[in-house]
Amino acid sequence: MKLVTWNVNSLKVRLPQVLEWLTAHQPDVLCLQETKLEDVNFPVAEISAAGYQVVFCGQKTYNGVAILSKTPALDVVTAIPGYVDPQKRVLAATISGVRIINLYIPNGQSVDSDKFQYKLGWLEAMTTWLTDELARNPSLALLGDFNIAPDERDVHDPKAWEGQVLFSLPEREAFRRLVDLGLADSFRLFDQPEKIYSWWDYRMNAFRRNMGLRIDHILLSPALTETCKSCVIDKEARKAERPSDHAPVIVEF
DNA sequence: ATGGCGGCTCGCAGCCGA
Repeated sequence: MKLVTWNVNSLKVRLPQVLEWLTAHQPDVLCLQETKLEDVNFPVAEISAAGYQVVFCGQKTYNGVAILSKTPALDVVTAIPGYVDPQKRVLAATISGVRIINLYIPNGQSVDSDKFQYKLGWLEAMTTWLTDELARNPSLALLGDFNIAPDERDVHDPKAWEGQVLFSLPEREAFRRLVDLGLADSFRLFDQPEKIYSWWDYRMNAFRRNMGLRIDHILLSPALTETCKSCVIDKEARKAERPSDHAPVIVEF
């Protein structure tokens, strides 16, 4: 299976790029975040025409997630069970026997903000739910925009980012707790070049200067880790005209 | 780095993202 995560920062703006990317790369499953679309406005027809089925869960202006796939999405879940949250950040489905959990984890804004506490509480609730999902689904992929850089290699300037949101200790510990459930960061299963990131700020020529963070991840259960062949980040997509600030992450197993 | 970008909203400036 070729499985991809991509924060598109508005599917309305990025739809032509997504369709072009699908044609060029032909993934089995493409998980999107930050669609920023109410369900009634979701571009089902255009995606169907490209040969993909789609499930989605969105809202106006912020958040929103979707899963595009060549085969049907079964047992769809659109929220963390038992966790009250008006923000649409979760979409899970079983596709070709693989449990796919697509996340848009909260940004957190800054470590001293209420949004940071929301992020930590959200991560705790999601991790509890995941324990249950893992028990029932040996073949599981947890992927999306985590808004967490797991270690120094994932940050262009670790000294400057130390303690800042996206790279603070509580966030990295929350990420570690997911790994400790038996999940593998698929990107680190392989030798990778240095200074590979998945997000670059639109400002300050950050992309040209490669001032990025690796905050988009694909975590795999042991059964999928065993058969995982590759994990790469498609930096080319970030070079497009009017790009998303995130690049797609691609795993094959 | 904290501005500078870019997307959104019944906009014409401010919020949010990361």
